[in-house]
Amino acid sequence: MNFSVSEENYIKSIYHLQQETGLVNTNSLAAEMQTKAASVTDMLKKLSTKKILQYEKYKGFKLTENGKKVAISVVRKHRLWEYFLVEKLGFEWDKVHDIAEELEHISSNELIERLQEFLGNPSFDPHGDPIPDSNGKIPKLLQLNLPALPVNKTAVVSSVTNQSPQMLEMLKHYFIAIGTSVKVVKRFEFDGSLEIKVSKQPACIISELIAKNIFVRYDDK
Amino acid sequence: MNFSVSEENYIKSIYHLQQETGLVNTNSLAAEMQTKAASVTDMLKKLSTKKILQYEKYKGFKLTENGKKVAISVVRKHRLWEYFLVEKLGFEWDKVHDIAEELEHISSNELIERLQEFLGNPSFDPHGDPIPDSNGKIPKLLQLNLPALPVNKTAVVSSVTNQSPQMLEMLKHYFIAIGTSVKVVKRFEFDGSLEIKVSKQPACIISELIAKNIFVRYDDK
DNA sequence: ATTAATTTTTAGATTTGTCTAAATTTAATT
DNA sequence: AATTAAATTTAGACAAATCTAAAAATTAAT
Repeated sequence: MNFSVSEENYIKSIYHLQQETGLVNTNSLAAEMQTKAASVTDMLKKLSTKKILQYEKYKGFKLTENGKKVAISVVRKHRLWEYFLVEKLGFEWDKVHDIAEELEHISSNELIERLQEFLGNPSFDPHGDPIPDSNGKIPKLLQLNLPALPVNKTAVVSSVTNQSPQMLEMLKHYFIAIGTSVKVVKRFEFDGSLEIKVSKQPACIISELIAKNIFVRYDDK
Repeated sequence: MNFSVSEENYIKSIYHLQQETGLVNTNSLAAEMQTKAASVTDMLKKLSTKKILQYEKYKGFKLTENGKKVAISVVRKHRLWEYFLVEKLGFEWDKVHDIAEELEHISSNELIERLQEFLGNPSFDPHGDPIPDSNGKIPKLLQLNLPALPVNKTAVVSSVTNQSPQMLEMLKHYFIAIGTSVKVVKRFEFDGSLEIKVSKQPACIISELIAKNIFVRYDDK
């Protein structure tokens, strides 16, 4: 079955929301999609007759198994395109979202299979999010909070919780960005601060507060 | 100014038609776009108020200078994506058109500039058609119609005018593709057919109709 | 130069996705 | 339990892009 750009966007947003809340309600979907509750209700009816949604009036809704498949395929396309934009075209990882929002609706399956192959079958996108495979299987994200990383094990920064300008300014100062390699050299009991080594930089010390906001991907082996 | 997918498709089709005929008329555009004349008229009015078209009721129409710029930018995107699909993703050159029809409407300018750079600033797409640069300048195509190629001079197939499935089927049968080397062995006065030699194939005879649809790049020296 | 044929445009309807404003249902509070 | 508040749905309207059928303009042909 084929879906319009608008339908795909609704399906994707419902998927993200239900990851956190189980059942999704009209207003939160309207907020997520920057539209009005009435528009959401209209679309819910449509997706419901298309067997994408389990939907009971006034009671909330969630995707059917089939709806989930559609959502995952859109997420897969989004993340593969983000990977392409960063790794092949040299975009900054924080500039690619809007372009990927458009590219994710290109319909050809063969295109996306070949793109995946061309990119070397990556498992994670530049934001550290897992890329579903062509069967919809989603790689397990082995994310650790930086303070939990064993000493002297190299890991890759995968996400940053607090993205305030103040935080980003500090990260820039330490040369920490998504995708950079880090290892913990020493943990100070006194205040929980960490001496870390960022690739191509001299060792430095960061506060526990900063460390707690940094998540890393760590390939245990 | 921003244009919808539908508007961009009309603009592009008008551009291609006016290359051949100067002024374009409603029915031929309707045929080209596989739609109805009434729908064309509706869109003509819209493009006219947007200053894309010089349009006089019942008298035909053509793009304004501004309209041409929009058309060329869409053509540029289409051809760069085709190049990407063939050279980077390994698609056959005769399978990429429909996918490029979708990709050409992705709006980001930075995307297309980076894509061009990534592809090595190509001048011709896999069908041998010229790729406009970011200023809209179109590389001169030094091509000859196959019947005009001097006998026994080797040339490279650069484009094929008629790209119907029937035509492509025949070309495949003769092992003729964009980029293959050919030379004319003999020209038959009787019906204009040509005996040709395709690289790594035994000589064969093709009809004038086929030959007229094949263009070659011929390095005279 | 009329008439016939063709081309083009208009008028009105349809589909998709959206909206506002009002009505309805559910939840919260006194 | 009754009332108020919040969330959700309905009713009706609108814009974009398309269509069919009919009218108007142009071109061709007798």
